Amino acid sequence: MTISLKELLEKTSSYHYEIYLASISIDCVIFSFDTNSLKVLLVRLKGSKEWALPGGYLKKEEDLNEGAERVLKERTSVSNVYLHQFETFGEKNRSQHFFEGYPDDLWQKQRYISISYYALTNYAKVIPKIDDISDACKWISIDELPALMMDHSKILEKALKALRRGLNYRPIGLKLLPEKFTMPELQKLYEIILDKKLNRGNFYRKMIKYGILTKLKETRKGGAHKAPNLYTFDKEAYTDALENGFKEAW
Amino acid sequence: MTISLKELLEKTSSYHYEIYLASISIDCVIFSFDTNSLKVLLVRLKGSKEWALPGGYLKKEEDLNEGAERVLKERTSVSNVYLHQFETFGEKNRSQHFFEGYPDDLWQKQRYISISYYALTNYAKVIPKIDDISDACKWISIDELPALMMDHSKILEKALKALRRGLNYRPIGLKLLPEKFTMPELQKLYEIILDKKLNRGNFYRKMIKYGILTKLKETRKGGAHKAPNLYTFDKEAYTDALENGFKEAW
DNA sequence: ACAAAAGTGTTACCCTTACACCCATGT
DNA sequence: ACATGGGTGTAAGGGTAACACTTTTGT
Repeated sequence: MTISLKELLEKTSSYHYEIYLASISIDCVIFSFDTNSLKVLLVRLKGSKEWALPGGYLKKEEDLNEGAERVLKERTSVSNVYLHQFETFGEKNRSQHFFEGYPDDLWQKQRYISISYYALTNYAKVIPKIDDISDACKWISIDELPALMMDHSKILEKALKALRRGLNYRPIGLKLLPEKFTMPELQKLYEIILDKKLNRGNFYRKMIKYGILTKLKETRKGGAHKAPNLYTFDKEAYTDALENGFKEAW
Repeated sequence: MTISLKELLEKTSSYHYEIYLASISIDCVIFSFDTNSLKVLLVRLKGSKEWALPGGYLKKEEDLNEGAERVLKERTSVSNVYLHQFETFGEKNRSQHFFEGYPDDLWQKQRYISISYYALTNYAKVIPKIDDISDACKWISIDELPALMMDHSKILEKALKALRRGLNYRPIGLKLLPEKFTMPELQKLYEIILDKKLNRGNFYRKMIKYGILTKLKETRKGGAHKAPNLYTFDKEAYTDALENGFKEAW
């Protein structure tokens, strides 16, 4: 017989008081890209129907960014992941419904603000990990999102907007695509993030002109049609280009 | 004889424990624009040589945005101000030097994260207010910045970058300029925020084409030369234009 | 044969940049 | 007269959008 969420929370409450800062939680919107769809890593807490963003608390002896990296690593087993803090959410009642019926001195029942990050990960390298308080943890496509607990839907929506706006300033292609990728894959990624179709020929020319791609002498075998060329990012040129953004309005 | 900062903090510590959330502070970078220079409202704590960003703590019974509005109002006496949360700072040692020599159970000596906002205010409408813990509170031009305490210089720098990046997405001109302003004033504001000279004729044409300005039948009297035309923003057109940004890269 | 991939051409249009010119007007 | 403001002209260059054509290649 497995231990319930409520029992588990009550058992660990005093430990939490000891090592974590009160009132501060960290939530991560972990993105990846796989076969033409943008995915988000979601968890489901034991006994709950709703899904949630993977999150955690900030330790008393840890920088904020370290905390975000740790939360991420606990869920994905990968480190050195691109993380960007995009917003902090702090409505006073943002979690009040979820912990109804729990004892008032429970650590998790306090009021929390959520410092939210998005992470850009490589789909193939991440192994979603279930922890003690959840019974599911998996990639879900952003057009098949389930109901999320608390204000997590709002947080996810803001993350998507921040991702879109960051397309010209952050290494989004570099971090979401595998080491080697094809031009149609890159275009698809842009189309999904921007939520619109792009003209193929113009996209091709623009990308080439940015000078951030290195064309490989290999092709992607195994498809049903002509094997597409593979590219990698020229990391130096990419980061240089991002310094000022790919396009500035002024 | 006036009460020292240390005495004041010690006296109010227990009160703070009661009504504020621990670990969370709110700092505001309050901008305004006056006669060709961008200014920031800074305060100096009693007995300190360094200046600081106006800040405060989040009340247990208050939304995060309400807290930011309250902090702002305490310093400027104005409400309905444009506030934008741009980043949360949380290095574990960010305040450790400042409170050396203070008792360990002092409220203010705890570890804090700083949820930071920038505010866009009208210079003429703001009356800087000194409170009990400070002995100065005034507008300082961004090219005459003094040394700031803790990581406040870094916060201010990030605020400036966020301001610059937001120029095409946020009502920056609308909020920083007086109700009526001239074309040269508007251009100067853009030049200061972007930190570069802009061509006058092209700037004029571009602004007119945006369709966000209403030309008034008045001029700014009293100058040494030809009286310039006055304009106001067409608020509806302005907010409509901001919906998608003045210029999108994709 | 078919379908996807790759690369290029074309055209019209718009925007940006940089200068330059004219006029108006307050001191 | 002079300095500032207001408004427009213009030519070069570059980016965008939409479409179309060609060639290559794997099944």
